Amino acid sequence: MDKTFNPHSIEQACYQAWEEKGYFKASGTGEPYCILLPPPNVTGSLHMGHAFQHTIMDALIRYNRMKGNDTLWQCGTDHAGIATQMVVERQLNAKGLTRHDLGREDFVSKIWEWKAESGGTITKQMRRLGTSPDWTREAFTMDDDLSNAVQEVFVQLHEEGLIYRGKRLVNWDPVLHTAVSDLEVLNEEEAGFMWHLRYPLADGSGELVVATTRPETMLGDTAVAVHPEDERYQSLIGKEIKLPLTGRLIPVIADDYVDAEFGTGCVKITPAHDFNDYDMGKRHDLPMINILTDDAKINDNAPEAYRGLDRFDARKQIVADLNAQGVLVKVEDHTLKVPRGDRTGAVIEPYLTDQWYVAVESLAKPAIEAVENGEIKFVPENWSKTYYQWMHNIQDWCISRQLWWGHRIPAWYDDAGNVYVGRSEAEVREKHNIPAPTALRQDEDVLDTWFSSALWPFATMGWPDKTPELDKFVPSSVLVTGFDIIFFWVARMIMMTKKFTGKIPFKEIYITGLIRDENGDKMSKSKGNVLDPIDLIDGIELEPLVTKRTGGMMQPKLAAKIEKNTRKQFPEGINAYGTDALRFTFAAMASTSRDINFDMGRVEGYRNFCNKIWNASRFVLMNTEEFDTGKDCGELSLSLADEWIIDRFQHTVADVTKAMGEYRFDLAAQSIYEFTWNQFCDWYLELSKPVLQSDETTDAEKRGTRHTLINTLEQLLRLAHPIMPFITDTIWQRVAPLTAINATDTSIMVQPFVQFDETKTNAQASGDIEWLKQVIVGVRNIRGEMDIAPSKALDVLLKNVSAEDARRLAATQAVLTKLARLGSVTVLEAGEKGPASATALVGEMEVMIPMAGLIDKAAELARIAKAVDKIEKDMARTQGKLNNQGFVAKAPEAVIAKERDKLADMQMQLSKLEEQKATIEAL
RNA sequence: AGGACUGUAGCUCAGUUGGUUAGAGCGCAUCGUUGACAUCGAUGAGGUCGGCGAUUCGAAUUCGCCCAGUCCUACCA
Repeated sequence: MDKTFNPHSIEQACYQAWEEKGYFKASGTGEPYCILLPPPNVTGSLHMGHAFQHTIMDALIRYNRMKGNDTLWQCGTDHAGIATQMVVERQLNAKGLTRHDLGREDFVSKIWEWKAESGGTITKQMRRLGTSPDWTREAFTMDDDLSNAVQEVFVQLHEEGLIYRGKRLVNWDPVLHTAVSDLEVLNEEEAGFMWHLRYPLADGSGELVVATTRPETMLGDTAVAVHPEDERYQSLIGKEIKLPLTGRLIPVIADDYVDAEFGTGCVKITPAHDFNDYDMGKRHDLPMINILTDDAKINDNAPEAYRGLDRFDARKQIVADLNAQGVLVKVEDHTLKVPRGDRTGAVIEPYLTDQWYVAVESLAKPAIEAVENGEIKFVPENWSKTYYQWMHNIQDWCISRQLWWGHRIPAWYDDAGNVYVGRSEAEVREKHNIPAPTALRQDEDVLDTWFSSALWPFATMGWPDKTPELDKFVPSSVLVTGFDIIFFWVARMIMMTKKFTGKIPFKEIYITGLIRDENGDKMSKSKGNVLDPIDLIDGIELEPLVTKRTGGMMQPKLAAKIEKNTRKQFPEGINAYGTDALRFTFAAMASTSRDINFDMGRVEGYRNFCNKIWNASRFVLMNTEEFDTGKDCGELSLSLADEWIIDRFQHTVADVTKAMGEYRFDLAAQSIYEFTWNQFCDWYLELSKPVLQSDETTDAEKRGTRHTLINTLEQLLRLAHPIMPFITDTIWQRVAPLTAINATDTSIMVQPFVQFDETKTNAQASGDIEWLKQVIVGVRNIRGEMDIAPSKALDVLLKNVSAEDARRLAATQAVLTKLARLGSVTVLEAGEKGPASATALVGEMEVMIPMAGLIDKAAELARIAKAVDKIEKDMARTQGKLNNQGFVAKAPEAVIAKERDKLADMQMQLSKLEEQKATIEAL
């Protein structure tokens, strides 16, 4: 083995072997355990959030697989309608073409070509992370079987009247020329203006002033509204306004939606271009005048002067004209929420179009109940509130998109404008008796990508066919995802799966935190603070990192800033930490917190941890390979240390198992870390050395220790494997043959997980070794504080030695002498005082290091004074508690007894300290 | 406006149903290299647990208010 752990040299080979041997497939035996991978966008690449969630999913999958469950991780990608279309369209644009030059059919086949070439980025990256999904079942939402499911769901919902078509106001992205759902619109505050406009009454009897943030929409105004009880405007209700610029007559109406307190109390109403106005228009039966084209230019419903102008140019022109006519009263600065498309960043227009909708109310009801009655549990539980809040206010879902890439809506129109929905044109003709001469054309639109994602839990299992997988893996065990897609995806899956299978899609939903940068800022390309998980695995030099972060930046100023920050934060670039260290970091950070600030320091720490495991293993192998480890037979004599480490390991197994069951990967990681480093490496390996290296220990003792070394390590590797798959399997391949395991042609990943075994715990051995540790630490303490060289052998005296202390001393003296670097150990006779010494207390026993020639009087007095000070403070607190009548009267017996013991112990310590102080002062 | 979350050592975070002498890693200080590991070891310094109040014999932990920060949903033209 190399002297330091080199992740790069082991990872690839390891992964290839696993995949080739088919270890990722469900075994077919045991309890079903299934996780659905939230399908990443096919155009996407692995970001820190993915890496985090995939680590957690893989840890769960590996854990359950090892536990013997029939474990399936269903993976795949989604077709990401808008994103994918944009990627390929951009490639065409680079060649001076648009998708219209190709036509729909050719464009779609271009996308498939692109997918075949570049659609596998993220799955390749997942392999680098060591994830173990069943790649043979990898699904893609545009595959035939999934498309078939999509069509089936659409037709069935339509037959039940749950899908309908209607002309409604939708969120229109004028760059993409498509409707988008509410969830795809981001509302951000931006600086803008409020224009106050004077609208004259038609009869010339007066005027009123309206305020607007979008003056250009006045071309489509069809009313002005006031509050019905607003006294200022009572006389105006029912009168008509002569709308400036257009000259159209529009009514003044009363509606209590209007806030009389806000602005002037008069609101211009543009039903075709504002969601609130739209509702009001419906209430009052107002005409809806659309004034925009698909590109958000002014259309022919507007006066000629403005036709063809872009909406923002039109705004300037209209404001200028209104001003010239004296209509503009004033302009104020005003911050307002501007809706922008999450893909394009374009300002979204409320726009009147024909679209398809899912009526979600009846679907939502069982989906809400499934969470209310506990069938589906959120972890942490709080997220159910977020879920309810949205589900109780759920709006019909606009599912049509004016794109070419996606599942085409299975609806056909005849020339008379009738709509027929069916699985194919033939089916439609047959069902509705439409003869061949009658032309039918299919709807041009496709479905929202999330529509197909919503079917993921059952469509990937073969639905609508009745497959064994549908029985076995629906519901899946747990969904691991971020809170940002509870609405987009989680809620919709619950609705659809309930509807079409009658079952819930998953029993638990583990909501992970969001990975942020070390300052708590969201990682984003425009901030330039993104980290690529692969760069943390492989490392990256500074220059490529800068190029990567600033590449494609449109604003040079921003790029300069990002470059500066990057150079400052990573002057040496990023080290290669390896997959296991990265995964361990993610696990260790997976607490219940909703925000996770990613700290490079921790990755480095866990890389060191990997190295620690590596070197500990190296030590174990050096002492077991080519030695008798008692794997077949041979007498084993276990030392106290052997029994102790076995005991500690059992407790660690119990802790890790509990933590894994509660999705507390941070606690699981911490237990593994603590045991490995602070118990196994710091103590047990040291304790084993005297046994292995001494000529005085018997073969049975040596065999016992070797057996414990190799077997504890072997089990520790299994315990850690779900989190750190590569290093554990690599080491295990060498370790397992030295144990009783049949380790030919296998892998740790298909070995059983370790189980807590109470018969292997040993409280006495545990107590004995803790005693030993205290003695050693006591001596080291004195060494450290007295500045005695570690190499200097010390003669130690023990005072107040009880029978139990004597027993422990006898059992551990050899190791004690070695680990504390002692010259001699002398037990003082009862009543014997001993020379002036620096002293450490272990229970009531005093460990004394005589001062002669070694210890500085003043330093030792200072040390004692410090200890006295600390004990006195604690004593005062405990004394106070015990003096409190209420405490003694009401606290449970056990608690009081504990306080009393504590006090007695402290009193004992204090008197010993005082005694020592007196002795030393007397020198 | 409504809802959720966070505030513990210089930094990143644990702290289970109230009973600890409030912990870990990193960082810091001092010392240390003859083979498991300097990606290391030993020792140490460092916290009025955001603030105020309440409940309780007892609060980092429960409740109320306040301060600071984050996020989500809905929005006023």
